[in-house]
Amino acid sequence: MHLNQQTDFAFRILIYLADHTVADETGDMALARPKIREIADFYRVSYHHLMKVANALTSRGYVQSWRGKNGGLALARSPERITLGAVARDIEGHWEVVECFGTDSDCPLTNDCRLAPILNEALLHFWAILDRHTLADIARSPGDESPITFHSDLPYPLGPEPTREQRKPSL
Amino acid sequence: MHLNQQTDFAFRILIYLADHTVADETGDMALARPKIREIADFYRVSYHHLMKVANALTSRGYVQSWRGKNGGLALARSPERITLGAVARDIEGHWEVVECFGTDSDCPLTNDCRLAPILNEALLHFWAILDRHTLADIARSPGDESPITFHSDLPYPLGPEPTREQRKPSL
DNA sequence: TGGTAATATGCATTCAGTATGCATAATTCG
DNA sequence: CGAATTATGCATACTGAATGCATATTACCA
Repeated sequence: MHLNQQTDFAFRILIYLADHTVADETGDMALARPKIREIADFYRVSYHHLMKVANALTSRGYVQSWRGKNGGLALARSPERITLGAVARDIEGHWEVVECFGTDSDCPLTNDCRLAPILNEALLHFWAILDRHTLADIARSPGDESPITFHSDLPYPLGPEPTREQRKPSL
Repeated sequence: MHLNQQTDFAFRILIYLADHTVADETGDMALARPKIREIADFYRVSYHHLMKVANALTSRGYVQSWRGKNGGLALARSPERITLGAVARDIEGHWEVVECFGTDSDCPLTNDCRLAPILNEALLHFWAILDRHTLADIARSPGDESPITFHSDLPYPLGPEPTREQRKPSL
């Protein structure tokens, strides 16, 4: 009963992009394409792992990417049009609570199971909440005055990958 | 985003007990203590694995057990007093969606994360549904006339443990 | 009191999914 | 052409779940 780390990464990438695509610290829009390296450093998570999630977000149409020099990522849609539930379902593989809804179950209760509908109902309520919110709800609002942490403000040097101990994924 | 097989087993054990503690096919109440062996055969799942779940249910106070000859299992409370949500949380180890609610997260967003409250809300709605139902809702009601499958009605001989291929857990 | 039936418990193994790392390709810019 | 950056595939490690086995414990009964 939990979302996996990839989904957590996906949300955090989207939040980062929403918060950093307006302008960077120089005011230069062309440079305001956060790089995977930069995002990974900010969250102190594995660069390679985060890249895979970024790829998934790209192929699913949530994120736009540019390769090569001055490459990077940006949101492919406005935050209002990115639903949290859709992202979670796209990144998570299976999202059903019970699999006995499928066709190949031989559980003797299948024909008269009163549990499955209840679990299903609970699940629908769960997803209904996530489907009711978009990235705009969790990203910084335009008028938000709280400080944004830019790349150059990071309180640690940009060195090699953090070790497993240094990293602490939060999901 | 799913419940594990142990939780599935737990629900099915409880359903079986609720359906079979009234009387067995001989009308003898003393024999109406389903055995783990019997339940495992009925659902065609691993005997040993199901025993562990039965033990968990026993130690959590949902089920009463007797060892030795004529031993077996029975509900320790009336079905109305067994809440589905409580069972699931007791059998599942961790049941939070996000773990960054904990104290040892160093996610830079922790202090101003707008995602966590939403996930939390979704989760609360999920559990609210399960907490609203009891075993009485999913077990056979007393007036239910539909046939009950007794041990002796099983359409297959009681042989050795089914192989992995024969078994198809439904959750 | 010994045998049998049943649950209880601990340990070892297998398995699957997730996470991680590495190598290399592909692309873009200058 | 070279550097920077994303894209992709493969191999490995890690973790938790699932499974199986051995043995202990308990209770009934002859």
